Amino acid sequence: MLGGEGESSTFSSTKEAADERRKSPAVDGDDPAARSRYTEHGMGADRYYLPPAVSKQNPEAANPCSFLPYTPSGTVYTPSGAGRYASSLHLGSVLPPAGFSPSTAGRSHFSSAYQLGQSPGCIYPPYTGSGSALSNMTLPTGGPGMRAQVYLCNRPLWLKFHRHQTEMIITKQGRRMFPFLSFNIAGLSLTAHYNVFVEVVLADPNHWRFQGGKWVTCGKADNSSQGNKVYIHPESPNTGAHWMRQEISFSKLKLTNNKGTSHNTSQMIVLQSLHKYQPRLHIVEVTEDGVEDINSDVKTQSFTFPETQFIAVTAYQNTDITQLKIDHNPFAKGFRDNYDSMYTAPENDRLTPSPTDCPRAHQIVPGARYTMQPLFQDQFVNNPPQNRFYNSERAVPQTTSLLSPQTEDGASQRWFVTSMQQGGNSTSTSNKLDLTPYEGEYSSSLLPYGIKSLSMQTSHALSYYPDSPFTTMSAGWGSRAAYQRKVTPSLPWSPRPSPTAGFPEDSDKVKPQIEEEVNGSGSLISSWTETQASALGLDKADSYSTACKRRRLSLNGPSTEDSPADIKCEDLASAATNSSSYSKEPPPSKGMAAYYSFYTNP
DNA sequence: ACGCTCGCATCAGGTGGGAAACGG
DNA sequence: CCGTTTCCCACCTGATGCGAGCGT
Repeated sequence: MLGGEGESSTFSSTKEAADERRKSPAVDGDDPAARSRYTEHGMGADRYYLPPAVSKQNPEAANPCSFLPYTPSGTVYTPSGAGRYASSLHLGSVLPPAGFSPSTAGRSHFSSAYQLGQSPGCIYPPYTGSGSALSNMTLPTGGPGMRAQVYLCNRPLWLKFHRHQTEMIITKQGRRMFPFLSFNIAGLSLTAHYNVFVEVVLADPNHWRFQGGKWVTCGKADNSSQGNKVYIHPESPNTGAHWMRQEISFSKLKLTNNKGTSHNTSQMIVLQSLHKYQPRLHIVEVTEDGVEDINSDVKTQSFTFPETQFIAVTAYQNTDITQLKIDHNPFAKGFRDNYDSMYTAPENDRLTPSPTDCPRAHQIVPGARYTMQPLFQDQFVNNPPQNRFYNSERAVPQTTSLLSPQTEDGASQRWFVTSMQQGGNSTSTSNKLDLTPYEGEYSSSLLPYGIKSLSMQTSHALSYYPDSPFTTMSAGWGSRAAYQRKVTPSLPWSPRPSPTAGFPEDSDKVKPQIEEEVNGSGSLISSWTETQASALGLDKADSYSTACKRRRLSLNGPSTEDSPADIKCEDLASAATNSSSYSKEPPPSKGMAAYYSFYTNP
């Protein structure tokens, strides 16, 4: 519980936090589950308290133009003529059973609010597959409203899948996403109420097919898909304080291809097989009743994480994806070849901590007894089986790899992409995410999921896990002391893995940046950008890629040793500076930022 | 006696594999 | 015929109920 205690002691002293907790409806009594969650294990809400003074975003700082070497690969296709927000028509059917205002007015407000932020035409330009997202961005000017910032908590895992083109199984009865969407949110008004929901939209206009070991387009997408495309977080509506003090998990979200499904519509999103989709997070400010707050300057904020793109399938096509799922999804442990060796190891050698080590896991879902720990654990912990030999004709050549290793290297990468603010002047071009920066890597490095030969150590998950920001969430999993110490107490995000805090090797330059932000006079964002720009030179990227390729060539670990490869790729740099990549000592948390995709609303 | 904690057993539900069924 | 979808299977996780043990 080292980490947890450290965090608690570090971040529980703010008086405002305590006051805010008392004010928060969620804690005040209308959310008993939440209350119990906050107090469980002595981890108070203040863990996530965001001091108002510090949480305010400097509009200029948030200007995406001021940073960003990172241009995401995400694009969202909006078929002309197709109502992007047809989903909003289903809002009524997807409203959570409780909590959300049952009033018709509320719903209509919600719907209208949702649509309000949409331009009548395409908010996203048609999929191009290239181009500069940044250069095409129309940036909303800074306004008085709060600009939310969203972190994708389990980004490393998403990246692993994304590298091979994530696939999500859809079934008639609905299949959960894995990895599932999990976010940290900052920058909300502590007392304002918000609805948080995920929408899944077509990512491009194509129908896809897995052929020759890779995904290729095959005709046009069927734009006429119907059915619910929105999943409202069950805890909606709730206060900004509520949303910001914990991870927002969408683990219960299910994907189905059953358009006629009438039950559980609130948990199901209807998709079409062999189409590529892009999940989007929406945060809508509402009144306490769940009605859109028309007085709010920022009504709807949307966040798109390109790495969460996936192709809906009814059966896995890419065996690398299958293996990743098996390796990381606890429910699929039965398919792991060396489950015994993995899970019967001595406690000290376990790749994953015991549930009791993860107090924060209990915060994730309401209900004192509900623990998502194992699931989350696997979302963030790399605990791949070793020595798996996976031989299949479906095994994908490296061409299916989408990301170069360095793009996963937390030490050399920063993600920061502005989100589309629907209430702002963000228009069709504002969210044009593209993969230009990634493109080169996508097409040239083709990195390999199969490279695992160097990562056969049993504890190799530790080399991955300790870097996970989620370790803060699962505080107490040990090995976080170093990171804890690096956290600046007054930093708004300190309770969570701070992107900057996660780069010890950059600590010297990062530190002033943090201070700058805390003082409200600088831009964390730009700092990241600068850091990123310098963090990974091309030659480094090349060598990195080469190293991975070399390993890929090793027949020692057929595509089978995927996860280790991931670890390797993500932590290679770490290993370089930390001779023992799987040391149980707190490794440099350089990869911290790698575990969060940090989006902000301009 | 009462309340709490812990461990065990049970069961619902989630997982990918594989074969069969379906459909263009 | 071939690609896709559906269904069933074995295996696993996680939630829950129950009883034993312990402290007050």
